[in-house]
Amino acid sequence: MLGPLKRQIAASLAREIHDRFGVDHDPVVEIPPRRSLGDLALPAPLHLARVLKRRPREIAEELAAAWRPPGELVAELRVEGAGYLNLFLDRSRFAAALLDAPLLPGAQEESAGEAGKIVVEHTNINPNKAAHIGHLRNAILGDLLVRCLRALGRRVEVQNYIDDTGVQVADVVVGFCDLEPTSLADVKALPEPFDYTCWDLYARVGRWYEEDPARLELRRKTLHQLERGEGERAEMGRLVAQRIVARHLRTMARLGIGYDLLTHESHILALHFFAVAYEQLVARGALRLESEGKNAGCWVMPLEGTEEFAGLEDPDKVIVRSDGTITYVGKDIAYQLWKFGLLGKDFGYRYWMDQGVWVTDVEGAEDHPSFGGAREVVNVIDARQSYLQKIVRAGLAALGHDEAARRSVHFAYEMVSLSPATARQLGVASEDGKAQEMSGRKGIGVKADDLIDRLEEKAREEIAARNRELPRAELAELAREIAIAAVRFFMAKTGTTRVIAFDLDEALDFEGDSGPYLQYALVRSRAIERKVAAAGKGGTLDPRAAGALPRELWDDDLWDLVHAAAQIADTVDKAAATLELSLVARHALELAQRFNALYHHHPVLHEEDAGKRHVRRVAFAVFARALGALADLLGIPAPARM
RNA sequence: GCGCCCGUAGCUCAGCUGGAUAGAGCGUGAGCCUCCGGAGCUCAAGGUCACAGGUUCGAAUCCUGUCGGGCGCACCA
Repeated sequence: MLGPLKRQIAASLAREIHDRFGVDHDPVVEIPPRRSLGDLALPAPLHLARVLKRRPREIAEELAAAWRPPGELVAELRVEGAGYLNLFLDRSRFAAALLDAPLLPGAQEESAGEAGKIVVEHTNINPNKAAHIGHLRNAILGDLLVRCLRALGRRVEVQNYIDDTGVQVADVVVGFCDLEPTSLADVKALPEPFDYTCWDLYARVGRWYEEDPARLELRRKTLHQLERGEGERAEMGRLVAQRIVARHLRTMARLGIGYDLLTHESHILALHFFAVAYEQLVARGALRLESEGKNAGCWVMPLEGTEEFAGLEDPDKVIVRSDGTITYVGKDIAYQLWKFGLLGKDFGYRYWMDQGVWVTDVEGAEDHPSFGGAREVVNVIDARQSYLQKIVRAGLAALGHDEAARRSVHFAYEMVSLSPATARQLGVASEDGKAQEMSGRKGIGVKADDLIDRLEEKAREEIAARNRELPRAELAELAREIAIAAVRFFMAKTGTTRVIAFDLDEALDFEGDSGPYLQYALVRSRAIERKVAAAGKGGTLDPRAAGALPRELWDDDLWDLVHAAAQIADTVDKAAATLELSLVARHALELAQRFNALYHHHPVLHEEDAGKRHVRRVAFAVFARALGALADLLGIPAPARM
């Protein structure tokens, strides 16, 4: 809502500046720090001062005298501070427009397809153990991005990559085949939670290797069978991966996170995706067979000489190992090519009925949606893999796909470690007050389902403490909604470049900047409107009537709330463009804080003056729309009561 | 050695492409429920924005360097 207005104003001022001073200047439109200074600020005179060699204030005065801002929403223009041109909006008209105007472009965007499809890959948990809170950060950020892009009108396909032929699965297979021999049928019959069972087994296998490194031979043997897809170990691998993936999907579904397609590494191998990429890479001279040195017998991608890879100790990256197997990067280059529709090969697809999701297969169904063929690809992967993602891009570029390389985005975020206190609670010795890194291999970490369970339990306690008596099913549902809000907001509120030292007590806190705080503000505002309606003082808010309300009725704090609500499209746009998704969470928090700070002073039900009541209802309605929209993006449910 | 990220209140973090008086939450101290829901609100205390230079009318923000801390630079992913 504010966005188009800002653009319109900037364009108009640019024309005025051009006509008056003969200078091309693209004016910035800012939000002043205090509303008393104005609703929009144009620092153009400050920027022009240098070029024109005049005082900013003087330029501002001249422009203010001559320029007339466009549209009906600007009520006043003033010169402020060092030379700002500040605009004041018509509060009633502006607020009235926000009662029914689309807050985000998504719904109205008819031409969504024209910008092309974006493939977003996230979650990507190795299917050999339970998901932990590190994986949660990935999935929550990925899902938030997907929701933002869709709200902005983009067409998005969500993929979750399943590495079902990697070392991690191999280790659990070794656990079931060698360390603690268990038949296929018995593994199939193991009770849930199967992912918890494997979590422990995986850690035991790690220790078992350490006792006798010769046992690593079993891993190699298993890995080979997994890659070939034949033999008892491959069968075991398929079973483990399938059962674990089912658990991961369930965990994510608890949080409202879903996928369009599960891509399996085993199918990339079985369909020889890499062979196609390999031929192209060799033909282009991007791969070289080493005959001597430490990489003898390997096909490597030379990275020397490129600016991006300057200063590397080893300027070559192994793509095909000397035993003929393919490294992760090699497979990923082929996969990335497929995502862009540049491989010239496709998967088979099968609908996994039990989970309600499409999965790749070797042959698959006749009828299936079209997957891949994206214009842009976003891979949500933690920052530690930046180097590998750079190599994938370099691979695309080496094949001449510069455009695709440019449109390959690595959405990097920092990892989640454990706070000293939480590490201690898990029985892990933290080193002199420093955060403790999680380790699937060592079985150190907070499992995602454990966290959600704890949050639901805490929510039930909080509800009980408020003496709310609810039927059992409603209680469970409400606790679930509160838990989702807590965990999703917790992961979304921190900037992506920051390592999260996960602290359980902090995550379990429902006060302050938390998901439940947002929910509560939303619930309260809706309760007010409900009670007003029940008292017969409600009725549909008419934008025309609201637009004609006298200016004096708008107290500054009410107006601030509306002003902040009007910025959500700009915030979401910026969040998606910069991949700093915490902006969405922060904005939701800001709105909730503003509302909480003022609603005491602005009663609706008990207000005698009809005009005041009307203005407050308008402001609160705009607020509820905006916070509701942000909560949707954040995946935070809005309970009717709590 | 090279690369990326971080350093802002006791703690956890915001601070948008340089701009107006550096802000929240937690914690601490003091208050606020005859009044639409207290998962809330108000007030107070708390800051050499790691350090040093530089650019600029103006720097927490941009540049260079230094010092701390984290993470990468595998025939693991």
